[in-house]
Amino acid sequence: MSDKNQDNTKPTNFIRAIIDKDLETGKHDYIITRFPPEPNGYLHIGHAKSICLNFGIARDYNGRCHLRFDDTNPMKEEMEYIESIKQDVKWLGFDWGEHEYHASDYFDQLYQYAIELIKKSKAYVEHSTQEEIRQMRGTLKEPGKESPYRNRTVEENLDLFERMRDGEFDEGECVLRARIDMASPNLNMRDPVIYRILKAPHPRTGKKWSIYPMYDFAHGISDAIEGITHSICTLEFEDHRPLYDWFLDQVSVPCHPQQIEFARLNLSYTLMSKRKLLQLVREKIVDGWDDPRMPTVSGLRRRGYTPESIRDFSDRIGVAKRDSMVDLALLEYCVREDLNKRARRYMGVLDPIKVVITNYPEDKVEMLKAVNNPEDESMGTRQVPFSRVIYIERDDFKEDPPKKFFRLSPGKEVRLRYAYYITCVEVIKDEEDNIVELHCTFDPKSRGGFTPDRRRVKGTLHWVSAQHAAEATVRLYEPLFTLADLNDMEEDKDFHDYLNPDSLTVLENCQLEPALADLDTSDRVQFERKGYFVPDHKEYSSEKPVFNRIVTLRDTWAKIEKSMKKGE
RNA sequence: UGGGGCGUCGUCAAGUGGUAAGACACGGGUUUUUGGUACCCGCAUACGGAGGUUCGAAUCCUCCCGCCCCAGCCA
Repeated sequence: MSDKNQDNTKPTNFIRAIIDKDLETGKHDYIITRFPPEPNGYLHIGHAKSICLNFGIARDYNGRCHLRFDDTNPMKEEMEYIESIKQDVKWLGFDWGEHEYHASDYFDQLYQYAIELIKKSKAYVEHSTQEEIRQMRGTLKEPGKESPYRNRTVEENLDLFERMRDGEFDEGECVLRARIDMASPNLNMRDPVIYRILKAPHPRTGKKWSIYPMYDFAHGISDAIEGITHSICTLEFEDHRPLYDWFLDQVSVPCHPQQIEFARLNLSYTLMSKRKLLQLVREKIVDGWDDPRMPTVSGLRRRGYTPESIRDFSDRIGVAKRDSMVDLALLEYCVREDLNKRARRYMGVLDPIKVVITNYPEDKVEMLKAVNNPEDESMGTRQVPFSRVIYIERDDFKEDPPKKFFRLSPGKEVRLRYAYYITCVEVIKDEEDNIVELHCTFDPKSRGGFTPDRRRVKGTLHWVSAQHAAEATVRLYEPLFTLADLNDMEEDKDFHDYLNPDSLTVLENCQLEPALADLDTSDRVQFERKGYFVPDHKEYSSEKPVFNRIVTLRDTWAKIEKSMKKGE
């Protein structure tokens, strides 16, 4: 391996390249990043990408990453969200240590910086209405017009701003604006509002303030106060960078962080806007923020995804500036890879059909040895009960087997995993021609799953002893939407038109290996041949086990079936 | 003919003038008591297009085309 590309494990991207250079040139010798959520919703996998990016950089460069709540809008923000965000970041495996901050911690300083701007004639109190301000802003093509209030004296502005703070004006009556350039081709520079009057109490500062800073003013200054070296945000803030820099140049802050923008995550079949996610919750299309179909961190957690797999996913998708749409299959690949190594194997029949082994003694019960994880011998073995009546999966039997079907069918022999070879001798049906039971015979010499004559048996089925089975509920999940690219909906349609009616399937009569009724809710397991499952942490109990399917196993047979159907 | 970005395989993504990494997906095969896993093979004469500079261009220049973002007292 003389290849320069041999190590793909370390993420490399344009942001790390910038940091490498800043370290080389001595611009910085310690790297500080930050993850700055607004506490107005739950974190989703797009945020996870940003968290992994910012905390990952801090970890790899021996720097640190701050958790800072961007809580400058008390109308939309709530304490509930702050707690969920902290829990999610921790669960993802990151630690901000002592460095938890809130933009609201800086309200006093921000206010002083605003005064500094006013004193430099770089800000003024605007008394025009919201509508008038919009009119004066101009359009994309036409320059804006200067406000009649733009040239108020410093003293007047100072007085007015103080009175804004003291609550003398009503909401909407006036705002503080930066005095930049109404003719700028960048609309963000046309005297942006930096303080507005909001009489709402703030979750953290209570009734202390009746004016609140806007994002553009608060964010950069907060970065500077904390000594952030690289302020990483998403692409839509690219146009704001000149403003970010302008504020930091005008005001006496301790340093001037560099804003760097990257493309946010888009995932196929997945909605990634906080607003629409909120809608799904409010309209009860899903069962809360942590519904296992949600792309929220709490949803993924309840679904059974591991933090390791999400971090791996983040590393694999990379970081760049072009708009992109990542294939859901990659996320699924990441969990499968993680769980394959770690999940214990069990047998669980999701859609049972009864099988009577006619030549097996009525009352006999045997304990058979099963391997817990073929990928990891140290995980040991277990004993599984076997008896005369068992369940197998309904679609593991076909009366008229298609080509290449090597599961059970009349007259055919298959292996029951870790148990015996059985041959189907009779199909029992009800009046409506539904198969209700199969009668099979077993070969006593095949105990454990192989015979002295070493004859080959192609199919191996999972099974559960009927008298020992634990009855359980299993929920199967599919994507919430039927459209891969939800940014590309037809005109006059919205996401409601693309809801997948099969996103949730609840199976009530599943028959599971008894050990499955006695798991810890953090145990993720594999049901052999079916997929990876996790006990639902809200509903699972030994009396009534409830499982969520995390992801299926790769299913080559399903692909063959599909292509055979196409070929017909 | 407002400004800011971006265009490399189906999807991500390296590449920074020296002759197109890697991953997922997909197709084929080997092993297999999970049609799982693992392993092997294949998969861009080609980098949005057209010109140009150069011995040599995905990388530099020119023009063109396409996509995304911005007119909140949201972040």
